[in-house]
Amino acid sequence: MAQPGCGTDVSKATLTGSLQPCQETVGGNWNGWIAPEGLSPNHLKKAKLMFFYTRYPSSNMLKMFFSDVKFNRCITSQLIKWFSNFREFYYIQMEKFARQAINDGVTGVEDLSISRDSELYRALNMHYNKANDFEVPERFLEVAQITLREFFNAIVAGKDVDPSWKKAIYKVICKLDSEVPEIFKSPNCLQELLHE
DNA sequence: GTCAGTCCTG
DNA sequence: CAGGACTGAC
Repeated sequence: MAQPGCGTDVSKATLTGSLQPCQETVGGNWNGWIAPEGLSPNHLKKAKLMFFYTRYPSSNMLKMFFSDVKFNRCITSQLIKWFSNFREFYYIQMEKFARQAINDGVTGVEDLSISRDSELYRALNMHYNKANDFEVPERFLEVAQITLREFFNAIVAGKDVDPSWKKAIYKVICKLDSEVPEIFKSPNCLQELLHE
């Protein structure tokens, strides 16, 4: 049909060699062993819990709260990446539930609230706090509800026709970050947080 | 050129 | 969640 095959050969030569294998020069390389020293599963767990407070942590903030890790470009980008992935999941859930509500006949945001027994809450909690051994801060519920309503209104208003309609929502949500409790700065915060 | 961020894949 | 491609600001 319409495949002239003559106007789409622009790409394929963008290997600018700007890729960095992230092989930080390991100074202390005794007897040939290179200590990986990456982020541990606990760091991931901690990051997820932090997400309940901050959706958009700055790299500086991350360095403060993960003082026990030696930051290099890889670690930094990996942590940034984690939060980016966290946000993706978060927003995908929000959109999903907002659309579901609309399909279910909900007409106003007044009928969209998020409590600890909401399906949406359970989905989020399952993702960031799977073991359910952390008490999710109330503020997170509020932010989640605001986000859900933001999506709901945007969709109802037909904003989603614009390819970048979510940007406006992100702009709103990024301002709702809370202060992360000082305890999170402790390398052993998990034990302390989950002990209570 | 780098780097933080996103998109979208797997 | 990690990879890879890509964008945008520095």
